[in-house]
Amino acid sequence: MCPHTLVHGNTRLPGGTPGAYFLVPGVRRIEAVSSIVDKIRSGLAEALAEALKSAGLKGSLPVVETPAFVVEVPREKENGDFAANLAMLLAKPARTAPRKAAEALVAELDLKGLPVERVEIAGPGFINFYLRPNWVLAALPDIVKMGQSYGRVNAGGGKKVQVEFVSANPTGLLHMGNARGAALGDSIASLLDYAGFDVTREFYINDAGNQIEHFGRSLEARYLQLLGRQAEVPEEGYHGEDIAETMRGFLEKYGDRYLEVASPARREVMVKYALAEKLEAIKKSLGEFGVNYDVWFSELYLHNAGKVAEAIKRLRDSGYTYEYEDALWFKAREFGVEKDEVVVRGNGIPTYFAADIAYHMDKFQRGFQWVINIWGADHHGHVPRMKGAVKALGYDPDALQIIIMQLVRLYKSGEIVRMSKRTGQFVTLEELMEEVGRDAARYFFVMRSADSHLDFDLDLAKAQSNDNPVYYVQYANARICSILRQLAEQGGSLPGLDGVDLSLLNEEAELALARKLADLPDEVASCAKDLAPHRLARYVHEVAGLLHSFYNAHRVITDDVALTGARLVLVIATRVVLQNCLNILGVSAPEKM
RNA sequence: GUCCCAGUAGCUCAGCUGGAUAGAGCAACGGACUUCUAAUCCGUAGGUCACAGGUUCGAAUCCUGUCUGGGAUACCA
Repeated sequence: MCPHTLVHGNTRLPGGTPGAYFLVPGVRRIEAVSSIVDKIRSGLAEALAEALKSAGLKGSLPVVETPAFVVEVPREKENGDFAANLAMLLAKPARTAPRKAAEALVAELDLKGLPVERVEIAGPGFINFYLRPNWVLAALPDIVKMGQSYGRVNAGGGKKVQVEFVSANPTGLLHMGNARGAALGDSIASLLDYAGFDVTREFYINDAGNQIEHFGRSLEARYLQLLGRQAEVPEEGYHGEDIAETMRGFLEKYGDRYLEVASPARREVMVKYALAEKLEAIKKSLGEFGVNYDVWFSELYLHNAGKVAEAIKRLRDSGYTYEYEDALWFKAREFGVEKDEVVVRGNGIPTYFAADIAYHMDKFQRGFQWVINIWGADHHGHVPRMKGAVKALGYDPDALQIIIMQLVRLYKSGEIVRMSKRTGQFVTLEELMEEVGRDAARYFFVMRSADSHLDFDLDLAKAQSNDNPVYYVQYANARICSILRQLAEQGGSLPGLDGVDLSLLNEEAELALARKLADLPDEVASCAKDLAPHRLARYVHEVAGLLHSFYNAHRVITDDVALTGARLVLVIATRVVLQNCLNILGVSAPEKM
């Protein structure tokens, strides 16, 4: 915490104003944001739609249905604060040149109540709106008052959404791919939380099946080896040193008492012991990475509780299975998948796929309206059949959204490091945090979109740690805290919000910063809609940049009390935005650097 | 073979599902600390958006091919 915090009035979220909407898969249209930016945008859109109607009545334009136009913020400032493409979309239905349509619209525009200074028609037919320069300052008091809740929007309407991520095999340590999934999943969950969803973070524990069988045999072999017996870790087993380490611990605790116990029984004990230890380590690592789950869901439970049998029965009863060569097949081809898929093997044991179907059935049974999975690219072939299975069970396949995250390729000393659990060669999450730090690692992973391949150069990440963009953002926050420390040292105090004259902020750097701060709610809603935390990382980087520019050009604490007060409100609002964004991205916001 | 992802500045990547003159960060070059933190700022330079067609007022973005890189194509998980 910085020495001062402005607390003022209620921190109430504004009510729903009609504005931006977005669709959530499998869910109805949901009302979204209500920010100053959004109010103006929707005000302009409404005025334009009205103008089109008036023009139709007066005959200056043919009567046509209002096309789905947008009011957007132009990339170039010269093109105004907002711009509409309505006239260009009218070209075809109204059989009019876009610029002529624009003229007819502008003639009918009624902009009362909006801070519009002038309207221009430009380019191929854009209608550009130029606002009074300081219109955006009205956002600042709200930001300061709302504090931690600024940026929260009610786009989700409390819908229950589950984000399942990492779900690594609990047979080893977490590697770089898991780390990326952890950073991504956690940020997406936070983003959805800010966007007004009821979010559950979940980790699926693969504590059953073939892998566990291999795991058990590997543990057993290590145990025997440690006791000087002849034994070999099976080829498809786990060869990592960590497995041997685990069994050394086991040996210390239980000695050689399992030497004479029959194989399947002692393997069960060993698996139970090792899984508990591994899972604890995974929890600990993720916790240190800033990732905390609401639910740790066991695959074994699905088998024991009869969920797998239930899912298979439901598929069978609805005619989506058939038997062939002793195995039970799911008719995946009916759902556009290339080939059918085995759910129960010839030996009677259900496949991993069967358990996964049961797992997703259970998710929907628990009432989630939106189910998000984050999978590595190596699982992408699994997507269509999983969606098919969901549909076969009678659920909406669009309510299941699977984010395919491209794999991480690790470079060390200019060479690719191959990652494999079985050979035990990989860089762990722990090592990563040790080498580059938690904040840098999380920011690095979340900076890039999920579907872009990620080359992670360890040496570079270490060597460049001071140039890492995360420090750039954190530094902006630290600078603001420093200003507030200075203020306190000089015996200054923060002004009450009511007494501040924000209109004193008319420098370009001040207005540009304020403008950017006003975007956060829109930004959150948009990033949440697209499940794209990397855009928020970009946004916060821009906020930091604008703060740095402002900081270098102007002083906050000056002899001019009124100006100082106004600028304090500006930087405190900036700090709110920086901290809220960093919070969503799982990065800390230190006061001093 | 089929399917998925990617191809944008020297490098790493954005580009918000079709908008106006394609943007950042590193790296390069030239400037700015007697003042709230220089982990910063200001400026310069850098492009055939892989390639060829198509769709339309308008394409890096959409559709069809081709090329390159990665991944997936198990009664593994």
